[in-house]
Amino acid sequence: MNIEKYDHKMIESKWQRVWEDRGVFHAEQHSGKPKFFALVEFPYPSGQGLHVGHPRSYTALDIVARKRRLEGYNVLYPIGWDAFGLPTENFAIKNHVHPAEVTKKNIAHFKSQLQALGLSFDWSREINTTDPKYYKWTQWIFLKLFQKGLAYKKEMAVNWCTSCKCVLANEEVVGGVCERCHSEVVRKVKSQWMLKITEYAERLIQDLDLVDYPERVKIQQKNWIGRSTGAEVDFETTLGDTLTVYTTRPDTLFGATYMVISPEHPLIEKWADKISNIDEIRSYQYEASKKSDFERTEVAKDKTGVRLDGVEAINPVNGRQIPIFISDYVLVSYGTGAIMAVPAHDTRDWEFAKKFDLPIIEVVKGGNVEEAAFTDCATGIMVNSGILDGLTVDEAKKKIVDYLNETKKGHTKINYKLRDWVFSRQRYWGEPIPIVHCPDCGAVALPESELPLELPEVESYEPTDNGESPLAAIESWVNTTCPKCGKPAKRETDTMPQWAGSSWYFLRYMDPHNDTALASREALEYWSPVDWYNGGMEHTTLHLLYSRFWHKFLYDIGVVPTPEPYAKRTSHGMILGENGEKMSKSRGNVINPDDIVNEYGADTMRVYEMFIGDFEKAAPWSTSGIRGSRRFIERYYGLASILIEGGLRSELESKFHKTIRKVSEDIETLKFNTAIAALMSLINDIYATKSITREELRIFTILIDPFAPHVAEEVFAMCSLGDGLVCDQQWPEYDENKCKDDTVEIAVQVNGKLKARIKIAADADEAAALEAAKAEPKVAEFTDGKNIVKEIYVKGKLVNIVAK
RNA sequence: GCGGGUAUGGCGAAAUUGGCAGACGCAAGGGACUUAAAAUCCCUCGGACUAAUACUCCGUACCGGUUCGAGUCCGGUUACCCGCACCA
Repeated sequence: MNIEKYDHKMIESKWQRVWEDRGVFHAEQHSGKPKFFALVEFPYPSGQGLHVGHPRSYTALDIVARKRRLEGYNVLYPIGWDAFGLPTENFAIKNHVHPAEVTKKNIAHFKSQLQALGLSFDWSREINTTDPKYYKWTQWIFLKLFQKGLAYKKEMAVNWCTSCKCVLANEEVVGGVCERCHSEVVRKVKSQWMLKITEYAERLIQDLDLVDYPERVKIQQKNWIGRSTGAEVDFETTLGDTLTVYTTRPDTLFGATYMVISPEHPLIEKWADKISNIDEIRSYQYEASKKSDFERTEVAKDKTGVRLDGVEAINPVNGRQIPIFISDYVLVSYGTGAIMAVPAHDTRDWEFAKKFDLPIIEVVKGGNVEEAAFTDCATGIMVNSGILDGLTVDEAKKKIVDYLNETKKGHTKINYKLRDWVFSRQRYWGEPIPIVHCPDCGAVALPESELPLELPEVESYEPTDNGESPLAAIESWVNTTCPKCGKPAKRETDTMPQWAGSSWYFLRYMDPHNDTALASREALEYWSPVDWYNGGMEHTTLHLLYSRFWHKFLYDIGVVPTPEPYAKRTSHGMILGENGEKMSKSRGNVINPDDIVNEYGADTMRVYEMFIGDFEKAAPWSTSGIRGSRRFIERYYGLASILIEGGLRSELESKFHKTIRKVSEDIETLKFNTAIAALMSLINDIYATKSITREELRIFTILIDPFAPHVAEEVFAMCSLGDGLVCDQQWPEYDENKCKDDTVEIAVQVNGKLKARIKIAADADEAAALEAAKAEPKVAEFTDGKNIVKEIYVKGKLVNIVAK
């Protein structure tokens, strides 16, 4: 059959239009079919447009979604826009346009880029976090959190980005600098909205058992939550107040030779007039407060501190009086902000003790505590420890905790490194926090009927140096009345962080136009949970953790039907620049997906990104490599010109069945690269026969459809391979029995070294195989005159003859 | 420092989980077609020794071990990547 030259532009725009007109990718709201909810992280519509990294994730789940449809599932594969955020706001400030305008423009650009890739998104369910109809429900969830006491306002030291002029969550501070702009982060005391994610710490760990996530993601979340088991111990002081410390090594209590409290510890104020060197203490506190967290940790090598003169602590197990220091190596925000120092068995305490010449008492035998702290818990035996002497560390821990409990001097305690989530931002382009501050009633929730609380129009979006949101300048908006008592009151002027809208967005896809609930109960029951969620590793301790927290909360108040939002999570690797470095404007190695789609077509782009290497690992872009994918597409398209009538030919039968099996399995395990390799290998074999039958082309077309859907539709229509579209067909099945060949080539080894290859019947028994092997002259040459010690036959693989 | 990961041709990578190392693709070289080029098609393509696609030997970061047999398992070493980092 004569065919036109492959013209990707014509073919791709044609089929994109057909899909759109027929609405073939719209999920059915009610269906007798099994459901499948595939989810990719919705993009932030930045001014730069799509990055080549986006299609890697989107194409992967597009392949899964398309395969599921062919397998008869009712598939929901939605997309939307995580559109609140700083870059848009900064652009708006610089160019004097409204952030909503910028957002609209960016979304239009992103949308056209995504549509050009032929991704099978259900565009009828598109959502946008900056749409008041959407953020009404973000605010609604916040009110629920507030009503349950999980959102609270607190005066506290926060991470302050000096360039964004905004508070950051702990998760947004990376290596001491702002995750976004890499500027210095300092500590600032401010009143902030907080979310009690710590209340869910235990369940966020435990419920990882319920989900199918990569192990590295689970480990990273567990480490971030940082659960540790220890004890709180009360030390009386010579001034009468009790100083409580947290320790994971209560067994070393007899070895405590001094105490350290953080510079911010409240007892210092209480003791102020009894401490004789209070000026020295004050100046140390001042110095510490000036330092950012980063600086504090940078000087980790050199310990500093000041002893509190005029007060000592009393060790509850031996009555020994020991000095108390302040030092910034003890953090206010963890445990009780105070520690008992056991220099013999803790590296940090050891360094401090050496520097300040404090006694080091060995209580666990096994090391040389004059040389270094001995921290090994597994092998040591307790000494110098009264009732604990002779016990192992584990036994000692148990016994001392029992003792502390009995004597009411302490108790078991579990601590987490996880901190509550700093939830307010002093910026314009975010969801307004729906709270009113009343002089009489305090913080009062806006009634639900007043949601959404929309962002007011404002003249200037500039962040202010005094740390207030630009919203604070709009008096007409700020001044309101208290919903409770009706007296004059002021609105909260901080907005929510970008993570708010993305913490529940997948729920909205289930029922995106509902204006009486975030989604109907029916939709939530039908679609929950997300069956497969793919996204980046960088969100493991941010979005992924936050959204699990919100989901658990919504589960607790009866809104959602499952305790976990995502049944399965996978992660794609980054696409690097051609030079192997991360793509960035400053490195000049950015590839624009538009250029690739223009020059080679979406199908080539899709196949290339899936063929580039292990999906879960980083891979460098290769401009010449993409030509191989284009050739493959053209070779597939060219099959139409050698089409003959007929069914599956016997010489290709097992190859076809094996390929169906390989492609089917590889898509499920994210091995898109080997699935494509299998299709390439099959096409090579087909070309070797110089023809392809109608049935063979039909099967091949359905197999290639998830990867290269436009050209598949074109060939399907051009060659009249069936009714309707490719996406109306059924995924082909394979027969395990037909995957086998009658004869196989196996290796013949002598003493483990390859000497020959022989063709034998696939089901040949050992005797037959050995006979055939020994008939090989090469084999005879190496075994003649030797004793055959052992003979090994692995069916379908090899024969190994061991001769001495 | 702690936690996780990776290491295979000139390059991206495969290898049914202990069984023929390098599938598939890129790049390169040679040939066909062409006035020529591009495209396409065919052949070669880990290294050493070779006239040779005869032989033979070496080869999956490095050292050692288990095994008839190791890229794969075990012990140790090195390098690189990612995450966390004074969390008591």
